[in-house]
Amino acid sequence: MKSLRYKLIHKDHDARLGQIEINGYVIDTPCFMPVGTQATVKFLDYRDLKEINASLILGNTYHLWLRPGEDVIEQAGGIHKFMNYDGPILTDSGGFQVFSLAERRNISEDGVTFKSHLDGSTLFMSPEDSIHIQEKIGSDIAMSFDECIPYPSSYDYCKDSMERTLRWAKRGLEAHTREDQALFGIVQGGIYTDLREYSAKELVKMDFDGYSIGGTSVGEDKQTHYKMLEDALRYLPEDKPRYEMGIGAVNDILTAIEKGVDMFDCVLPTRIARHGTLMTSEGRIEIKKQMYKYDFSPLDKECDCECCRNYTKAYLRHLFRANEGLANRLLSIHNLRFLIRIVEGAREAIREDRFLQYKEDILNKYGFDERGF
RNA sequence: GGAGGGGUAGCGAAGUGGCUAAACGCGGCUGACUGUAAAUCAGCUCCCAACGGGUUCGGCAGUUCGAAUCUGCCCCCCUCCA
Repeated sequence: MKSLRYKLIHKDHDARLGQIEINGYVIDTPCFMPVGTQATVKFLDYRDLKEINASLILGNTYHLWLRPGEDVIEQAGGIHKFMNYDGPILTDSGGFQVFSLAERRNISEDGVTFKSHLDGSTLFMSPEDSIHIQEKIGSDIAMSFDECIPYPSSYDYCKDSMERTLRWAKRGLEAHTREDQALFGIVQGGIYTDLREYSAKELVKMDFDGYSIGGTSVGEDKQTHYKMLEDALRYLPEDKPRYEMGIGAVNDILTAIEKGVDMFDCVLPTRIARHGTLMTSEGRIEIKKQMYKYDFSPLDKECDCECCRNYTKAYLRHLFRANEGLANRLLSIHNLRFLIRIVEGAREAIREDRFLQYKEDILNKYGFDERGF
């Protein structure tokens, strides 16, 4: 529990420039974390991740538990060796699958029964199980097992669920033994201010290594989303990292940074890349469109990624339409690099006390719609 | 010259008297995507002034209340035998 050190370097209003040190890794924050659910950021390997200047990446407890199984990863010498990634790794607890696989699970006080999406078998995960699996996986930062609450949910449901998540957090904390692995608690409470407050305060009392804000961006409007974020952030300590889970739209990221969030992850950049949608400095591009058939310019003139340095839109369009795997790789590289570059710029701006201007400039210039991509 | 098989929407391919403007796949066009059951998913794809109408299943002519489906002739393609 003392493996993680957070250093707050500078504040520009509420935006924070900081550094996380863990197991010899140094992570500049704010940071964007690519998602690699199954011990791989889909289509990228360690060289690609280095090239885009990724630092933390995610793995997923539920998925790795089902396949290949945590024992395999443990015997491989941990997830870093298993996937050959020499950078910090964070694991999500399986709490998101309580939400995303809702139709195939059952929640009880003790934990969650899942009907495996792979073979239909019945599997049970308690908060202690989640922690033990994450310890075997060997991530640098683990998450408490929680329930990501759907939207909309009633006050009573949010309250019961949030309180159960708090009990699970405590159980997980007590079960956690690895000193070289940090453990974060996750604030829940739905859209309700008093529930978010209670959740945050109770977690802080338990003294986690960092705090996550969960259950946002699950269908609520932006205004509600940002309110939920503030309602949690208000009670979190300055000397610990804050992580808003599952956020990847540009406006969401910049807004969260403005409010004092340090870490983000999201499948959005990689997923939409695989589906042919790219975030660029000139707005959203759907690479499959006919208008790019003879467009021999790079995807984004301002981008320094491997894709933009070496290939044209016409070629990328061709690869995409021909269903060639290289399209998935190159486009994923671009979208990830795009977001990481924005966050790098944010760090610089905070250091120079001009973050608000930076945010405004980015949002004006890129011309994304209200979705933020 | 003889014997078989076949011609269905951009392509491939079902259908062999009404429930068929015609399954399904591909291709094409739209749209969605935020702690990854997602290289996925949804909608559209004969024509039109379209909650209705107009033309279709190689061509023409028939049978029938009704034909892509049955009959005749013609055109084209494939296989085998001479």
